[in-house]
Amino acid sequence: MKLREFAKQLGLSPTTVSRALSGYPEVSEVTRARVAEEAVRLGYRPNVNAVRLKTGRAGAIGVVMGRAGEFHFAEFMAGMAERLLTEDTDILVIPMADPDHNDEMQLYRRLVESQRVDAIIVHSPRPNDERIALLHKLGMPFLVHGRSDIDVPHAWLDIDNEGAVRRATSHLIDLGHTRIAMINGRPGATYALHRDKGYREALQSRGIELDPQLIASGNFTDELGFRFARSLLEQANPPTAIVAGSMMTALGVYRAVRSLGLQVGREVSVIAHDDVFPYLTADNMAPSLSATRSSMRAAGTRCADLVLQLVSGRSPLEIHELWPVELILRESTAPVQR
Amino acid sequence: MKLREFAKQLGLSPTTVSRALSGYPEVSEVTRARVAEEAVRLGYRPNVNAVRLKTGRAGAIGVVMGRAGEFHFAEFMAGMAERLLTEDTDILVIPMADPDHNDEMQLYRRLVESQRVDAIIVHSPRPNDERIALLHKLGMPFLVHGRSDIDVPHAWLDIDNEGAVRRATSHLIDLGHTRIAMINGRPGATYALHRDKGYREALQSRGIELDPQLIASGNFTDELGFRFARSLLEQANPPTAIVAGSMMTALGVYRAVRSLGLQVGREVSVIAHDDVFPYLTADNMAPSLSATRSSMRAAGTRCADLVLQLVSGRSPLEIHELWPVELILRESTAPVQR
DNA sequence: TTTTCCAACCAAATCGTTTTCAAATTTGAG
DNA sequence: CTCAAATTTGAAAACGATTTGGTTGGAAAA
Repeated sequence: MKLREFAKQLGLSPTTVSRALSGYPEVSEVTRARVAEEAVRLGYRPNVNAVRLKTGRAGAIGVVMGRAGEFHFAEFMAGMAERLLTEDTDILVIPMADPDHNDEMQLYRRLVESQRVDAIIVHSPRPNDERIALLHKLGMPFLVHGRSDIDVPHAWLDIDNEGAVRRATSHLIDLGHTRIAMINGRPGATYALHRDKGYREALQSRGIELDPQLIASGNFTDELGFRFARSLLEQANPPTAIVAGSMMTALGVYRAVRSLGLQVGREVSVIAHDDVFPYLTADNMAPSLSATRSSMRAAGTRCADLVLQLVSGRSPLEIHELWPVELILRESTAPVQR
Repeated sequence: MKLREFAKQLGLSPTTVSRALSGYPEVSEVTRARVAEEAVRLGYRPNVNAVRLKTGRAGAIGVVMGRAGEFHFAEFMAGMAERLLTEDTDILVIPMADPDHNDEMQLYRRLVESQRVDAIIVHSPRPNDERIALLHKLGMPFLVHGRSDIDVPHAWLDIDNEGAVRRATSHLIDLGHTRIAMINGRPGATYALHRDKGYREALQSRGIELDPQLIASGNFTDELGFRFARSLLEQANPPTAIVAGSMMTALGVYRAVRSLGLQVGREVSVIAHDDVFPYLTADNMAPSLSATRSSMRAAGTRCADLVLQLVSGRSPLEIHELWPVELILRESTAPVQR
């Protein structure tokens, strides 16, 4: 059913019907009500493509998905979905070819030019992220999930990675630990730098010298956690505590500790960052895992919300949210053994 | 840059340019080459919305995302993305409001009517799935990831859940186990039924009576694995083997076994199904986990491929793929102890 | 030379809306 | 009761492509 026939059936012009449905003020309440009612009854829905062509709005927000298949991706998306449910906006997932630099820029440029999205969410930004510069230059509204130091105004939502790791590390120091290892994410991303900074600061403020041997970085896989923890614990002068980067690396760390006949929460303390997954909970691990916690799903929901605001004209300059991170102490952290 | 100006710059009509770019035969090779070249140089790209309006094609395939935030979702999507990279087709993620029946039908109906997608991928189908009936009735191309018994022709790709579980269970029986527990997915989905069937058949063919107490079902969380395994192992006459449904439940099962001072691969054998995650590998678990394996990412890639075929006219009747599942034996399965 | 045919191109209609500008109707003040 | 102002409604022009149904010019056939 097209606007044309629908309007005819109502004995109105397409103009009026269109206006009635889009909530323009210059149509009488009586008419609007009738139109709305009949639209439901006769099942008229405007053709999206026509609307998009005419208005130039795409009705979708883009999320570029890396190849890595990060496990928190689904949670973030689910969160976004929750917010967009009531909106007339969908999520467009754009596959990213290669993390190859040139290709990536090309991808964003084409995405913008294709006019398939009204806004873009940028993940895992780098301190000087060209994607941000590009999107700004092209005038495409975008929200950064994370932060960047780049000298270009941009809306962002981030969690306090630095504070989280600082507190986690400090807490371990409070417990008497001085050899504290740290598993970080892939170098390059701002969040990894922030975590590194938090770690260093905590050590420094307590006069503990940093041992570069105790730092690892890479994708947050259980394998990384296992290998790194294992190799450290086998060395002379092993760490007594480990700040694992994620739930998955924490699993690996637990395994490594156990494999050497040691116990988490006794010989080795562990703290990880928990994005709050429905299928893997820190509280359920054995021993239960002390964690810095921030809901990835909630971030997705809020990001969707902020993006909608951006699209409807709110200035990116006003949108900066730094979320505090909870530190939840459980059994995996304990005073250092002597 | 619009077609109009672009054509003018080339000294051609919009018609010819459009044809040249879409590969129609009635334009000379010389012209085609020139147009293609200039399009790149001048940066002309057809406006997607106009193309979509005119052709009626949406240029996107829809994936309805449940609220549960299943952890394999990202893998499947990454797989799809890999295939669609070179295509001019995006992935539209549609949030699902409630698993409430009526709403769900409504959602699909509106999705079809909105013409935002050229095809839909249906996940976790039920034996008599009304979504399938609906999509068929509405004439929307769709691919079922999984299977359904419904009496409506539909394209599907599924893994051999029944065979996988049958083999896993049989193998455990071969090792002398007779009390074998089974953790299944949420009841209702076809795959859960298939797994159940595989389990029952394996037992039956070896004359082992089924004990309903040994079966659990629910979302594949580590918690389910832990609670169920733990409660069973504490009982009198505990199982000596467990067919865990997923990697996450397997983690819970491992934990439960350990928490009772037992060892996986000695007092209790465990087999799980592994969707192949980059961040959590069966081989790395301790002890390494015997698993039925099938790549979720590969399924995503193939599903995308098949959907593209559907869209370009291939009959759904021809598209039925049942993927065999590998059984990989590792340390978590061992002969029953007596 | 004339006719026929074919390759190569083009003008204009079309997809289904939104929106500008103008017309019709109602309202309210005088 | 009149007339201007305010409220409702409509006709028609966009939006930017694709595609139908021609033209055109030159080579091949007659």
